[in-house]
Amino acid sequence: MKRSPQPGRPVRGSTTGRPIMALLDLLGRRWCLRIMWELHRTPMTFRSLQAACGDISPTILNTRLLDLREAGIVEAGADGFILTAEGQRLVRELGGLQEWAERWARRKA
Amino acid sequence: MKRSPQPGRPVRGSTTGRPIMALLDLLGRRWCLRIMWELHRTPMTFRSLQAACGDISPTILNTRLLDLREAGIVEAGADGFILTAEGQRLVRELGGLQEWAERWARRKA
DNA sequence: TTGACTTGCTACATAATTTGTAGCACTGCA
DNA sequence: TGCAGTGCTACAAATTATGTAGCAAGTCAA
Repeated sequence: MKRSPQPGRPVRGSTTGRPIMALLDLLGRRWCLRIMWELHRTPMTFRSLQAACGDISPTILNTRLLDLREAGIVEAGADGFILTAEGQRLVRELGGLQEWAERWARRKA
Repeated sequence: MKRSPQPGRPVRGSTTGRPIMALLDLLGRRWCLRIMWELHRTPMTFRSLQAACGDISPTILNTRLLDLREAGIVEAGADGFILTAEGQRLVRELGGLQEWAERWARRKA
């Protein structure tokens, strides 16, 4: 089983170990952003998260949750999976995406 | 050849056509974030971009560039590929990732 | 204590995506 | 004419994701 990207280690497309490269590698994995996005309001169980992502396969949901947990972005709480404090900070950084996407839609319309 | 995600169309994991879902799908494709990141300073030719991404294969670089161009994030200029005005705005939204990644590295250290 | 639930998660075959290598067609320049 | 650089394509191999079935553990009621 291949390890998830970590700062200080070489990642796909970069041998320098620069933290931003590890993060871009992690976030660029399929479902990673979406899972974080779905968790940014409320804790969700494995199965509700699966449903929220349009019945994503449990295999990939599990591997992405492992990636996100190893990165300290998600953790398992009493009521299901939640964002850690750092995870919440990260999602907050992504907050502007919503607005950008709305403008994108208007541009295409 | 499959089309790249667009607001207003169903995308992977969401049939609603909500713009943010299309964006999360797009950004979650491999190399997408990295390519935008490499372009945020200066225009780059196909080959220099390829080198900057650690000799990414031209096949995937081309398909990602097509995705990004169709989304109006990247365009081909005289000196190579550049971010559009909207593309620059999007990368600016991602600016905080750098700082987050640095903190991640410190946490792991 | 049995049975009906829900939980997180795994097995495994199939499909889709990504990778790596070679090289083509075009442009400008000498 | 020849060379060097450009964007890009073909195609087989490797990696990753998908879909379906179902397991083991926990909870709660009867």
